[in-house]
Amino acid sequence: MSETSSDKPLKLVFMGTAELARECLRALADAGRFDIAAVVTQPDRPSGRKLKLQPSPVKSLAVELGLPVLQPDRARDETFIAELRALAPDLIAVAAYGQILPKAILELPPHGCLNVHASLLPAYRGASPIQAAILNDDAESGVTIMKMDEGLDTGDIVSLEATPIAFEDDAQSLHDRLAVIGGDLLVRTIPDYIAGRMPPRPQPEEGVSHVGKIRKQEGEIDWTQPARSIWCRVRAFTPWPGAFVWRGEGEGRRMLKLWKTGVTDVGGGAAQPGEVLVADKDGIVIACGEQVLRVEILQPEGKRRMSAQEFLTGHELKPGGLITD
RNA sequence: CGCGGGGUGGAGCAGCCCGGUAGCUCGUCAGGCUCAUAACCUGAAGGUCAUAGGUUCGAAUCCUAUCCCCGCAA
Repeated sequence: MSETSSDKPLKLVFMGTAELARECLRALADAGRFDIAAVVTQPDRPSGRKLKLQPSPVKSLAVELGLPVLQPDRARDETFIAELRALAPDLIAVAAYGQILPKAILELPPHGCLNVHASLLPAYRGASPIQAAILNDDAESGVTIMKMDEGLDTGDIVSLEATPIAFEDDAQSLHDRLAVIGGDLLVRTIPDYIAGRMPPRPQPEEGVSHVGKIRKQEGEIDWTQPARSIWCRVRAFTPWPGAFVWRGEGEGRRMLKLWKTGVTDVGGGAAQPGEVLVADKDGIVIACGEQVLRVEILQPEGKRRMSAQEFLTGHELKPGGLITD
């Protein structure tokens, strides 16, 4: 129990857009001891099959909670900054907002801006830290809360919490876990930070790395890679944008997404990468650069996800051929 | 009007272009074989072919509208 500011609850503004940010906002709201003056999120964007305007996950929750929502096109606009200044927040909490914040905003609240980042900084600064951790076969990931500065995820670290990356983790499950950890850590960190019990400390010099936005094209599987790498790629790209392989050529080319795979060491022998080794009730096994990959759940373009067994009952796939044929 | 694929017995698919009594693989059930089996053999059940109209002697198949699922894109 902290009685540092017993009179008035801390007034803060929350800025965020993505799913992870939604959990952080929820945690702040559930905590009940913060005065959330406003929620700032990206403008509704056309998305979905009909390209209809869709509110961000954060906006949906904010509306649900009855919180005021601001959706400036650009955070650095003077009018927006003026609005923000008028709210006079003690602190701004930021999570997966999706825009660079200008110095004017960073310095606006007395206590500055805290950012929730889904990696153990200084590793994986940038846009896709969760996927990067899985893709690189890291043993653990985590959440870092930092005091934002003008760089990209270069701020001083206030707190951080790690979580092991499990065998069965994919980007979705790790994301969900980090979202909960992040929200919880944020709620616990803010009071201590305000009270000066958690002085921000500079990020270590070593271990710095950057990751950009993921491009769908990176989901294409290179069968000459070791099965373990492919397995990691599949997990890192699940559920978005999905790891896939093209089957067929030209007009008939169809995308086949792999959703769940496993690494096996049963003899691939002299098989060439991408060769189907097994295709029966035991599943689908494909040769890779090293070891072999067992495909458990996949999805043909235009179809829903299905098990390897289901796929095989209706699709031709015989051992000896290439998965890409 | 963003582009495209699809909705056929419990599952996955074929049939549709060139209308004419619904097929494949698997599953399920029963029986058989076997020391035994998720293996094998035999047999059976199970489908108003998404929905509503239209064309036709006749529609899963052609036309129109609607609903739902999915990939791209964002």
